[in-house]
Amino acid sequence: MKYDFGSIESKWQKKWADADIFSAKDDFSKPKFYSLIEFPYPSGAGLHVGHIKAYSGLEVVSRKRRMQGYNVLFPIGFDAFGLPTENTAIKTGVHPRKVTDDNIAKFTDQLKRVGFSFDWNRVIDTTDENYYKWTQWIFLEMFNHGLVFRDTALVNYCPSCKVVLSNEDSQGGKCDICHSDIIQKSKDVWYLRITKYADKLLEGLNKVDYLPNIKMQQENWIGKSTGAFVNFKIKEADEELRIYTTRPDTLFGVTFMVIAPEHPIIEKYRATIKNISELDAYKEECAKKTEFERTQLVKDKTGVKIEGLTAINPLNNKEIPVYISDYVMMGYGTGAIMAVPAHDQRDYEFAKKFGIDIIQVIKGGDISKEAYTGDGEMINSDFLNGYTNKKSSIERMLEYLEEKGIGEKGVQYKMKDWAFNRQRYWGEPIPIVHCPKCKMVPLPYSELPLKLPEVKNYEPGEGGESPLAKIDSFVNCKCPKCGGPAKRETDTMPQWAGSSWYFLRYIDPKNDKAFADPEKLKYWLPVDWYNGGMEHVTRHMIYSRFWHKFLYDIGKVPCDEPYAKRTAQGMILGANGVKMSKSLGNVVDPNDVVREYGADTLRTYILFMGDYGSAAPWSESSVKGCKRFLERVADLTAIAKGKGVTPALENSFHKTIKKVGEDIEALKFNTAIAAMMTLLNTIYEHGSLTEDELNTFITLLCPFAPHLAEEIHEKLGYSDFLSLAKWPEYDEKKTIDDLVEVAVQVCGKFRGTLTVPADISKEELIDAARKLDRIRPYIEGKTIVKEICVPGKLVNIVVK
RNA sequence: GCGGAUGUGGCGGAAUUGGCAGACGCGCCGGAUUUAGGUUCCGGUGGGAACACCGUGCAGGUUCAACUCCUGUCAUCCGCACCA
Repeated sequence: MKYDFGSIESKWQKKWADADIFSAKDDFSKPKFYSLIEFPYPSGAGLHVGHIKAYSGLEVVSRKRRMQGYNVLFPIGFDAFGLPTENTAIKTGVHPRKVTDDNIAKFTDQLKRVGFSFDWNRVIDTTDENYYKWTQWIFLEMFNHGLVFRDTALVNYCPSCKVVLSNEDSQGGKCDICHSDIIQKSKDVWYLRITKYADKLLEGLNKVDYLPNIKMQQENWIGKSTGAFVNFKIKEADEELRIYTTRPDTLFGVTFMVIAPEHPIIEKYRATIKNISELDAYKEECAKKTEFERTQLVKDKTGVKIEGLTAINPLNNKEIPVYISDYVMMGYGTGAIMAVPAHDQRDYEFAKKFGIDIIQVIKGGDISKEAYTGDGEMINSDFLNGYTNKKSSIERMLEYLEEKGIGEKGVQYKMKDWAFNRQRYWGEPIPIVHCPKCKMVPLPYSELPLKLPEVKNYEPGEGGESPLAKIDSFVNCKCPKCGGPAKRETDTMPQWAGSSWYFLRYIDPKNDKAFADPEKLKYWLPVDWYNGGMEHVTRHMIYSRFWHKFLYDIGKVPCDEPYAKRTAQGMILGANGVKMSKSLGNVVDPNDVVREYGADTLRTYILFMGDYGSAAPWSESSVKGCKRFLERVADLTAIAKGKGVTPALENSFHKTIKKVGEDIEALKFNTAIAAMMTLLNTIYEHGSLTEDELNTFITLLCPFAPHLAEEIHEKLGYSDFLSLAKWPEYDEKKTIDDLVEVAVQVCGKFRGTLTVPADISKEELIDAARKLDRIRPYIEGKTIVKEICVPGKLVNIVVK
């Protein structure tokens, strides 16, 4: 058969669409399978081969499950709010709505050309007001449940663009847009209290099936640590300095304390502090440091001693000096630490530089060279002296602290509350009103969606205000509570908002009474399998698990974890082995590949390139190899004759059915395809096969190269869709060879092979091995010490 | 610095519980078809003159047997970055 992929592919794409065969039915009697891929951001650059890889994995799994009789939900949508679209709008003057719609149309067309079996009836767009209505609704629920608060914080601000930037947009301390230096600016920030869910997010990991490295990254991101809060009295005032430590056992080794430059105690005791101007100068210096400098100067500790505030060690009433230094940050713990230079390297470096005492309290290491962080016998520690185990000395110390009321057990997380506003146009408006009398007032649910107003230009306002702040008709409103004049919040939500619950909307995308119908949620949730990139396993996944857990707590979803299973695909690199980028000119456009080789070849190649989870470079000649494979499959039509089973091929078929099925479930697509290639080679060696066997072959191939498979299926005289046909089954007995080749070793060295019946006894096998011409010279005249026999694998004769 | 991974032919990569290292594909070499190139088909392809021997980053170890397990070490990639 001539492999005219162009016409074959458009023909079957049309047939599938006309018959609407991939839409999920809300038929609760069938077993369901909800497979989810990360919906794309519809950028102007169009689809990337990376998208194809990200979707092809679960595409194959979904197609197989469908053929196995599952009710499959494999949806697609667009995460369309975001900065690039807004920047395009600023540059070109084209409305972001139009830019978004154009890009979505382009993506849709490209995705359809690849032949993905998405359910196109459930497409969602996060910028659609019928979608963001519910994003706002969830925000209000959180607000009304006390999970939203407002605080001032330092943000990255570009004085040239007059824009507040996210950390991602200000890497290296430079503005991503104009490359000028970023400064830190104090601003009102909306926060979501995600830290309240830190423990739940951590515990939830015990009951989900995520790849181990994904779990690990989430654990690290949450960053739970246990330790103690301890209060140190200040000599000169009626004040306590509260610190957090994971090593309360070393409290007797404290020789100084350090507080963050922004610590409020400095402002409170300006009058008491003798060297306040020196401290102010240091603070200013720190504020000027860009993030880049801060991270670069890790080794060199700076700081200033506070004259006029002295701390007292609550255990032995020793007076200890207090310093400010930017190696302590306000954002973690209490912004103040007790420094134990003998047993903490950072404190050690600081003490060396400032000539502060170092008191060893744990035996071990060489304190003259560096801090000792290991375990050992406690010394110089009063009631802890003689303890040899870190855990028990910590426990004893905690007991003591609580008994005396000077401290208590505590827990800290690296994870911070989620800064939830952006000074941008193209995002969900935050549905809050600022009333002079009633303060922050949530919009009533009946007023949702709070739509984005029309603006003339999308440039941010003076001082980094949102473009919405310029629209008086939007800003000025009545307070929903007291009816008095009020002003709307003009910031919008971050891009992460829409993607934090999209998997719920797919379940019931057109519902206007609720974000989704509870019965449907009950049937479809949780997502059975979620695949995406490693770059999203921390932020996006943590955020969405948080939202889901919140919705569970208020009774809106039936399960407390959204994703039962999570895997990740590796990147596709350029042909030169580095990340694809426009500037390097190594970007591969999937359109070009589809045009030149066909969608089936593209899909097959991307899954054949290597291990699905690892990065692999693009290779044009390997693409051709996959095309050749499909052409050779098409040519099978010429040698397929008759019905039934070819005895010489039966075993190979059963083995391949088994292997392909198992490999798909394990995301080992490369070896699944290799197995089909091997079978193809076997068929050509044999010279013929039956039409039934050809149909079985293309059924296995269907998830990978569905267009060609359907075409051959039709050529064989079938009128149904192969995509909906039954997945082939294998007979375990028929996967076993009658004859097996066994390796024969002498003293562990491979010396030859032996072909024997699979069910041969050990004795017979060893006997046959000894008699081999290739073996005899090695064992003649020697004493046989040991004979090892692994049935079906090898015989090893050990001689002396 | 911490955490996680990964090192296998010329290349991408295979290898169940430790059991014939290099499946499958690319590339390359030779041959056939072709006026020629391309395509297609057949054969070969870790190194090595070799049925010896050597080969899975490097150095050791355990074992009848190690890509696989253990100890040390080097390199690369990714994530977090002064987290007290």
